[in-house]
Amino acid sequence: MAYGIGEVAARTGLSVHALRFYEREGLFVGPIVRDSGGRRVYSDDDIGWVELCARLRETGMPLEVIRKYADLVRDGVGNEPERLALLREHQERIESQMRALSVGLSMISYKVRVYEKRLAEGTAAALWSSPATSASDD
Amino acid sequence: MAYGIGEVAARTGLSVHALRFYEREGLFVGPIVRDSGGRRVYSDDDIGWVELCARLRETGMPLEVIRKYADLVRDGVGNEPERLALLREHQERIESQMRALSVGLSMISYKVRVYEKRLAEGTAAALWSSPATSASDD
DNA sequence: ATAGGACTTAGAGCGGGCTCTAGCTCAAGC
DNA sequence: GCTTGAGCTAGAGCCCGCTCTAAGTCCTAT
Repeated sequence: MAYGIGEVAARTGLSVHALRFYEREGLFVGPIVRDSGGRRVYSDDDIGWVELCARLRETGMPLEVIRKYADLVRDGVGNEPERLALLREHQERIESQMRALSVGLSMISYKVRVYEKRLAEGTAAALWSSPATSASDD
Repeated sequence: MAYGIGEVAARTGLSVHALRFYEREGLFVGPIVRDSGGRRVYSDDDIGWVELCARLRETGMPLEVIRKYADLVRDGVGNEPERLALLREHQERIESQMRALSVGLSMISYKVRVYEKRLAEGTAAALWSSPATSASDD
């Protein structure tokens, strides 16, 4: 199947601007086919690649690294070990991101519980004078 | 205890530049105390707050939102529901970030397995001619 | 007393990742 | 045949979050 840039944007969640930008930046493996009028025509494979790029970006891979990966794929068979290394590195970065997120999440969840408790008590305790507000009362 | 800006930077992982920047940006609840020479002197409470800010940033909270939260804390008692709402919103954003990361991670882990397999076979299969390289061979 | 190092300010600069603009071409529908 | 809408290019612009610079002050150690 063949798709126009607008369609691809709609399907992948990237903007048409971003798609053209990615292309200029060399993130695609092969050149995108053009129709008689010079418009980009994307194949299913292209969409697959765009979706991969989107996932890589979402997980924090810099454009430069995506480009490097695209370069490797473009160069063809023989550099699989390099591609694998690159992917594994990114795997690790994602894992450490997830650890950071879960540390942050528990900190915030703790605070949420504190506020919930304070509010539950506060509605009743407002009858008495509020206790000294500590500086760590955030 | 009292700490200089360099010490705080070392402890929190933020740069001294970032600490001054955060202060200018109004991310702190109260003014940072200065010594006779005009230098910043941080308390343990300040460090706690800086660490909170660092966790919020790490989990993707924009400076503007941290500022809003600081504003609420500064305004004191009475706006707990707003603070709670803000925290809960961020909680949800973190959770959806984590979902995105885990989607990306499984995609990448799948690719890693594919490459591992290909390499394991390839070392042996190199004896035969390599099969047609598909366009989705990335 | 002098050198070194940590600190101060205001403001400029930068890198990443888009995002938008201007001016144009093209294809399809009324 | 003319409007509308989608697409094209090259390049400028923007937002965020720092990061760095310049020029100066202050404390400490030798």
